Amino acid sequence: MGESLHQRIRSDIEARILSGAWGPGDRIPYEHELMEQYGCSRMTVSKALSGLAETGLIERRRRAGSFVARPLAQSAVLQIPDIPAEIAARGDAYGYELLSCTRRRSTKLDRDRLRMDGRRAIPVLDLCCRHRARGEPFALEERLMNLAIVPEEAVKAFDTIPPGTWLLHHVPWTEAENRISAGPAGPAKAKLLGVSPDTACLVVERRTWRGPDPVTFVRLTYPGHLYELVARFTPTR
Amino acid sequence: MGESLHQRIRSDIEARILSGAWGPGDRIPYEHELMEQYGCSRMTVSKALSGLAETGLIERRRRAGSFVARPLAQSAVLQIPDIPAEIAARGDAYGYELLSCTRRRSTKLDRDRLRMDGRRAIPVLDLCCRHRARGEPFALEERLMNLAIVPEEAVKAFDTIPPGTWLLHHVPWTEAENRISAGPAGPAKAKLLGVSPDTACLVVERRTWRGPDPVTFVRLTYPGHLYELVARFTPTR
DNA sequence: AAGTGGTCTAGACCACGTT
DNA sequence: ACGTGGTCTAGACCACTTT
Repeated sequence: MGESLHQRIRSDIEARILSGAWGPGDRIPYEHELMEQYGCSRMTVSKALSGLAETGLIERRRRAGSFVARPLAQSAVLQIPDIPAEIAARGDAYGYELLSCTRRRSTKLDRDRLRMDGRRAIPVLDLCCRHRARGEPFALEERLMNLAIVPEEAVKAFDTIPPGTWLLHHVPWTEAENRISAGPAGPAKAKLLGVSPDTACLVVERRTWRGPDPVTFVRLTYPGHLYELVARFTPTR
Repeated sequence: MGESLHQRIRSDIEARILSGAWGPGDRIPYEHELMEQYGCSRMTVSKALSGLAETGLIERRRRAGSFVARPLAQSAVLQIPDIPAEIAARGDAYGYELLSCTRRRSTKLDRDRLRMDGRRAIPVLDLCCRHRARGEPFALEERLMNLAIVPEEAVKAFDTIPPGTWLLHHVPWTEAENRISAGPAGPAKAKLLGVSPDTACLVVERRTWRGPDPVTFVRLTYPGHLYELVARFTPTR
C-alpha cells in the first residue's frame, strides 16, 4: 500500500546517498540493473531516476550512467553560505581569527540552543571566531558543536579553518533552520566588530541536524552595511 | 528539434496559465483530450502533466480532472509571507493603512527596482502602507507593481486589502528573489514606525516575476525587535 | 562500435472521488 | 457506477557519448 514502486526505488536511492553510503561522483546502478533488482520495467526505473535528477540529487549521462551529483557546495551554498568563499567571490582578502574555544559537557542552555529535548549531557565545543574581509571585521561567529558527531580530531583544525567551512565539507546534514533578525551590536560585539554599539546588525542563527541528532548551532552577527542575504527561489518545491 | 513532445505539451499549457488565458480553478483538458489533440499516447501526456503538478502549477484530482492551481497562499507562505496571516497566527489584531498610492509611467529608477533591462516605460503603481499588530506599527511596506500584469480594477482594493495579500491570492509567480539586510530606521521611517531613528531594522527586499515579466518589487522594513524570519530547509531539493 | 539514457507506444489494471 | 488520474508493462527507436 501507500508507496508506489517508483517511489520506493527513489527513496531507496535517496537514503543511500543521504546516509553517505554512495558519495558524490559514485555511479549508481544502471537502469537495467535496477530493473532486475526490483523486477520491474524500465519505465518504472526511469521515472524514479528522472525524479532524482530533477531535484538535482543525481546526474544522468548517456553512455556513462547515472551518478551521485557532485557538490552540494553549489546548491547548499545558496542556503548555508561559506563565508570564506563568499568573501573570495567578492574579490576580497579573507581573514580568520579563533577568539575562544572551550570543550565541556553540555549545560541546559547549550541543549536549548541545539534544540535537544533530552536532559542527558553530551560533550560540546563552544567557540567564537571573527571573519575579516580586506582586513576589516566582517562578521562574528558564536558556535556550539555536538562532539558526538564532530570528531575530536577536527577541533585542532579550527585554529586555522573556520568551523563552518570544515563542517560544510565534512559533515552531511539533513535539515537546517535559519532564523534571521536585526538588532544593535551591543557593547561587547561592537568592540570586536569595530563599530558603535547601536550599529544595526544582521543576526543569522542557524541550527543543523543529521537525522535526529543536532550537529551545530551558530549565531552570525554582521554589521548591517556589510552584508546582504540573497535567496532566489521558485514556488512550491 | 530540441524539444521533446512532452516538453512541448508542458510548455504549451504553462504558457496558457502564465498568460492568464487559463486562470486558477479552471479545468485543463483531460488526458484523453490532449492525447487526441497532440496525437500521442497517454504516457506522454501524463509525463507533461505530472511535471506541471510537481512544480505546483496544476492540481490533479481523480475522477475530476486537472486544474490550474490556486496561487498557493499555503505553501508560498513559507517563502513569501502573508503579513496579516502571520500576525493573526500570533493571535494579535492586525491593522492596515494605505499611506500613499500613485499611478505613473515607470521611471528609470522604477525599472531598475523591478530589474527590467528594457528602456520602455510601463505603467506602474507606487504605494506605501503600514502594517500594525495590536495597534502598534509592525512594518512599513514600499511597493512597486507592474500594471501591465496587475489589473487596474485591483487598485481600489488596496484601500483595505494589503497589496501583498491580494497578489498572493490572485497573481501566480514563477520566480522570486529575497534580499535581506539590516540597517537603521532613519528619520522618516522612524517616525512612521514610532521608534528612534537609529533603531536596528530588518529590511526585506523582494522581487517576483511571472515568466519573463516583473510583477512587483517590495521593501519591507521591520523594527528589529518585532520580527524574525525563520526558514527550515533540507539539502538539494 | 557499443551501450547508455531519452523518448514514445498501445495497451492494462487499479484506486479513488464524484456523481 | 463511472471515469478520472496513478501506475505499470514489454516492447521500440533514437541520440548521444564514451571507448
